[in-house]
Amino acid sequence: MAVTLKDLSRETGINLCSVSQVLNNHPRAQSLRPETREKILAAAKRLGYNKNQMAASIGKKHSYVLAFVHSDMGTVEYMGRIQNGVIKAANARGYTLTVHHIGDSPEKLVHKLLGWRVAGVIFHIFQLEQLTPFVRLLEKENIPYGTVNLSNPGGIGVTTDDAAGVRSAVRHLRESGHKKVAYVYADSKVKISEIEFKHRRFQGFEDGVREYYPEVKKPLSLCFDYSRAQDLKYMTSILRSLLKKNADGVICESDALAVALNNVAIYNNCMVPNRFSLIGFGGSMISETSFPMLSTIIQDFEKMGMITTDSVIDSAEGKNTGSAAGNLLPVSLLVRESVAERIKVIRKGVK
Amino acid sequence: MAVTLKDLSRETGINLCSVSQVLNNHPRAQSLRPETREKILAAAKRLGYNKNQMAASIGKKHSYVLAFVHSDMGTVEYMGRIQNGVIKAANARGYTLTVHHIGDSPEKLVHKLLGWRVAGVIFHIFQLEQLTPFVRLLEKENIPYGTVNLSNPGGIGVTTDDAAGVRSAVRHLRESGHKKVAYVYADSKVKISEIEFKHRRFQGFEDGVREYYPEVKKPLSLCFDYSRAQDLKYMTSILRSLLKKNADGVICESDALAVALNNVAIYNNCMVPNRFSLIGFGGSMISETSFPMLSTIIQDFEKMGMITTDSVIDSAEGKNTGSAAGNLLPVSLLVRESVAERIKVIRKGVK
DNA sequence: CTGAAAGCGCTTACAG
DNA sequence: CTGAAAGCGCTTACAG
Repeated sequence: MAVTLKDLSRETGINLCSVSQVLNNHPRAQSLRPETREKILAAAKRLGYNKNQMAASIGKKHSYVLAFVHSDMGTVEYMGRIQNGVIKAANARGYTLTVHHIGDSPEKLVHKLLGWRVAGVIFHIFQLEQLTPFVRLLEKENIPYGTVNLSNPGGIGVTTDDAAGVRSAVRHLRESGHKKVAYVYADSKVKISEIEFKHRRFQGFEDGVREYYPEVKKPLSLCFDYSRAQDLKYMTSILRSLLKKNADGVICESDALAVALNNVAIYNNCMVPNRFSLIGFGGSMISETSFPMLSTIIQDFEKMGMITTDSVIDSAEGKNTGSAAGNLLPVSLLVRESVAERIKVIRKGVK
Repeated sequence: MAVTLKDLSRETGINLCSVSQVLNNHPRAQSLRPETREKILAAAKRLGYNKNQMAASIGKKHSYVLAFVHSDMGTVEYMGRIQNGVIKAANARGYTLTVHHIGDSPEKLVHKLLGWRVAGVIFHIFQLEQLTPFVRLLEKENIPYGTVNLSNPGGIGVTTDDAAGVRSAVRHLRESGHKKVAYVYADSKVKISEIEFKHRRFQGFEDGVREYYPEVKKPLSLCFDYSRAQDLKYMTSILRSLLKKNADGVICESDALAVALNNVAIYNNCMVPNRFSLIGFGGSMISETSFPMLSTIIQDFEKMGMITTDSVIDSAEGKNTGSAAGNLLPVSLLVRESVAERIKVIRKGVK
């Protein structure tokens, strides 16, 4: 059906391997006469030649296919942004991306990946232990892999510096005159230390309070059950306890929590940021559509995907710079209407 | 590196082609002695054999790879759900999915797809014209393709029955005692007829009003510039004009519009659904996180992806049932707090 | 500087 | 019922 190297060879009367070399821009093609090269290129164009990538991969013993392994998408939107980055980096370097759900059977999946002789794999998972079924076989076959949005000590794994993000939020609250800050996080039935980002963010809060509110002995944090976020009574009790403790600046572990809190505040006629300012985490769409617009800490998910992918490719191609091992991307605080300026603080010093 | 058929053949002392047939469950493998078969299977397991899919595709002249072509993800979350469906259907039938951005250069992309000898391609695009750079080459090579969330007259293309969804929303508003319904849509600088779903939804509204509000001469609809959704003054003027016209039931073209409208209503101290009920479209996450919870029309995006993919595979494998040509999946109205029960309507008749 | 050959890992028609 | 051979479309080491 499709036109092959053999067709081009027959059509031009030039040896098949010369044709291959010209089409691949192989250095040795330079030694051919220019008109020979042009003849080949012209024929390829005319007949609409498309190199068969599978055959090429087999001949080359290198597959130019990458695998992106993740769980179901469509609920947490940032997964899409991560995938954008992965696709872009893969394309930029001539790779094709295959996608796979980790769900059903990791054992079967790893076989499928090996079957495609993938050059590398990028994992978007939540806990490092999910890698277990993969590592042995991947390492045995010398296939590099990396995690995105999750650090991977000793290996490739890039995520954002969430702790620094929360610290900067605490700092902003202090500098805009907030008297008492609180941190709200969700209990998702796993210990906070088990999910990396939960851990990091919480840590960032405690460190931030220590640094910017040195007079505070015990940082105020509050945990609630996110599965009851639609339970008005329950949520109202959460709100009450924040107000009772006079928190006037609240940082939430995620935008979703912040929005839930904002909603119950609206219902109780306590518009943010009148009684308290509110800051979420993630820069998600819901932070834009909430009212008032939610301040949030922005993560560059696309870049995360790109850097991980680039590192995996580097490793696959033997250019092991190792630079991305333990990469932490910066985040930035986006202040919007949900944060009030409580007291003008004039900072001293020049500049 | 990886173990090959040749290795297995050497290890077991059995002819390479018999090994291949046993491993593929080829009918002819049945004629081999059971112990021979077991010997092969055991060796494959012991050595950790993984068939090289590329080599297999080349031998078979059929590639078991599908392509999913879409634009950037991460803003409209339902794209992720569509992709879930596509992956699932592909996996279920033994295919591997590659993903591609349509963005940069359709011409280059189609060459890449042909290079991989994809068995079929699934497009998630917004307008049928975006297919133009692809159809000729795809059809020439006899590669089937389909569109998801967009109908494709004469070909494979599945979407939801949005018109029926809006009609049912109008009906619900009537039956719950709303006196005057309005439809709100966004001007995105393209004519409404150019984006299929915009067209269908609008049509559904007009048909619904004709059917359930036969006394209404001219259905009330209102168009606003979504790029100004954060402009409070502008949005307030939209709200005012709805109120002035006494609309007590508002259906929006999308959840995003509905949320924007809801926000400006909150700001103006006009809590939905007191003055007017509100219904969005899409069943998106923001419909859950808005306050009050937004009623919406739910689309099954995952199923959309699955059906399209299944049809494309059918076509690729020659089982051309053609059943999915012009497929319209049902949608369902999800009534939540944003819709009030204005008057109890007792329906007559039995059952 | 160029051509004929062997090889990649599989599948499948073709003999015995 | 089984084995030796040719073929898929490429790449690359090896002779002239």
